[in-house]
Amino acid sequence: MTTLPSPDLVAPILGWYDEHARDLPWRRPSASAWSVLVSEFMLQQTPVSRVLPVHEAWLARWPTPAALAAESSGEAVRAWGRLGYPRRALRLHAAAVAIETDHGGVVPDSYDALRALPGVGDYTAAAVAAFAYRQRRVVLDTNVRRVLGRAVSAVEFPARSVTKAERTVAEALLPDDPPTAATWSVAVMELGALVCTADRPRCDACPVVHRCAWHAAGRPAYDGPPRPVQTYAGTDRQCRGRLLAVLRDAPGSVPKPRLDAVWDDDAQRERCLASLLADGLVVAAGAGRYALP
DNA sequence: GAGTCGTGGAA
DNA sequence: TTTCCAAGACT
Repeated sequence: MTTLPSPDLVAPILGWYDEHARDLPWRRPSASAWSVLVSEFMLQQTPVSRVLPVHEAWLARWPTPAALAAESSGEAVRAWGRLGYPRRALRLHAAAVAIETDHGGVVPDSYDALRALPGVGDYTAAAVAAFAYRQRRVVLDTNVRRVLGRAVSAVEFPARSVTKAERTVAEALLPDDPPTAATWSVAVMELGALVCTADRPRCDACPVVHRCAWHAAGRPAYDGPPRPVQTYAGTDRQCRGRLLAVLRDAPGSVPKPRLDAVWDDDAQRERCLASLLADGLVVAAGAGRYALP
């Protein structure tokens, strides 16, 4: 059963956004669709503050998809720096190639064409259609899901994956006018990022606190299935990160002993190197040397 | 559908 | 210091 959302949420949040929105490069009227697409890739699981400098350097070096497509994927991985999840760099490069090959170098404006690009899932396709092309799309990221979950359904945190009920609520709230819908989508996200945060939400600064079901219910604590805790120290992810950092920071190829030096567990290190090779993040350069692709 | 995939700042 | 997690995508 879906709780009917209150349309009275829309106007106050639009008003709040008009006053409190951050001035981010990819939000400026002069920002290209490519700038928006790059930002969405980088922002997947990565905070805005860390994305800003890398996004600026990326757009300065590769102002168009064609510019990036002309480079090796290894240069994309190198420029990605320490943003994390470097497969995103590989996918962004592949997306640039696809845009150049299949779309005449123009970032496509249709959800379906965007969704078909490497590394572009439902969220990113909807976000680019809305934010770069001002279309009316349901944009469901973790911020929007948290805001709507609280305001409409009185739950502190959303479920692990998007439910049909969430889509129904989001669609019902989405304004009919496409440009207004696009602004609404970014406004809800911004509210989630700045006010309706995961921990210590600033309800006193919320424009819809008096219409929030969660607040009205006394801000009940999360009561769902336990959310998996992500460990890092000693994991393959940390090992892969160490190995890739060596290659990122080297101008060319690197002899294997340089990789061996950064991780003690032989079996784990070999497994991680193999997985990096399988992912295409690392290539064998011959004579026992390795390099970025 | 649950697991996996990086990183570093904040509490 | 340790813990938590930030505009997801893919398998």
